[in-house]
Amino acid sequence: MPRSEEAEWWANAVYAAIQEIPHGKVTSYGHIALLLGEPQRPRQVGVCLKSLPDAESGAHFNSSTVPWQRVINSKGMISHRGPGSAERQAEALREEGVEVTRDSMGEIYVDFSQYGWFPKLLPSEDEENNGDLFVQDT
DNA sequence: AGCCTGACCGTTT
DNA sequence: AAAACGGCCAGGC
Repeated sequence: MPRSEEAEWWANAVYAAIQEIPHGKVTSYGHIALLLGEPQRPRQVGVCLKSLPDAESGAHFNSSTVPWQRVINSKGMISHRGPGSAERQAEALREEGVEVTRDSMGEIYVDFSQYGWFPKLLPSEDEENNGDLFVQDT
């Protein structure tokens, strides 16, 4: 029993939410937290992904049943955790038709206005965001 | 037991 | 524009 019951519930909720991201789209850690009604916990979304079981583990939620590659940070960037990790994620996204780009610093980005999936975001009046918003759920 | 880190993020200097 | 700051909490040591 490695985990508390509460943590177990949260992890399963996170994995199930990530499965809702459509093929060929991406969203942010923060938005997954928001969808689960816990807007203060984007960090724990990352924690769950870190411990996502391998495909061979036989667990119900694993790296082949949960599209982990579709979750990136709120700046549209693939977060780097270990050597080569961001590159592997970029490759997985390319395989499903998502275009990724590199900036001058070598960071890998996805264009949210093209590939973003943010069903709960409402239209903003903010001048900065004026125009580039993401439509509500299907 | 405590201390530190971190697949994060909005707000406030 | 950029950095600091809280909030969050599982896991490693």
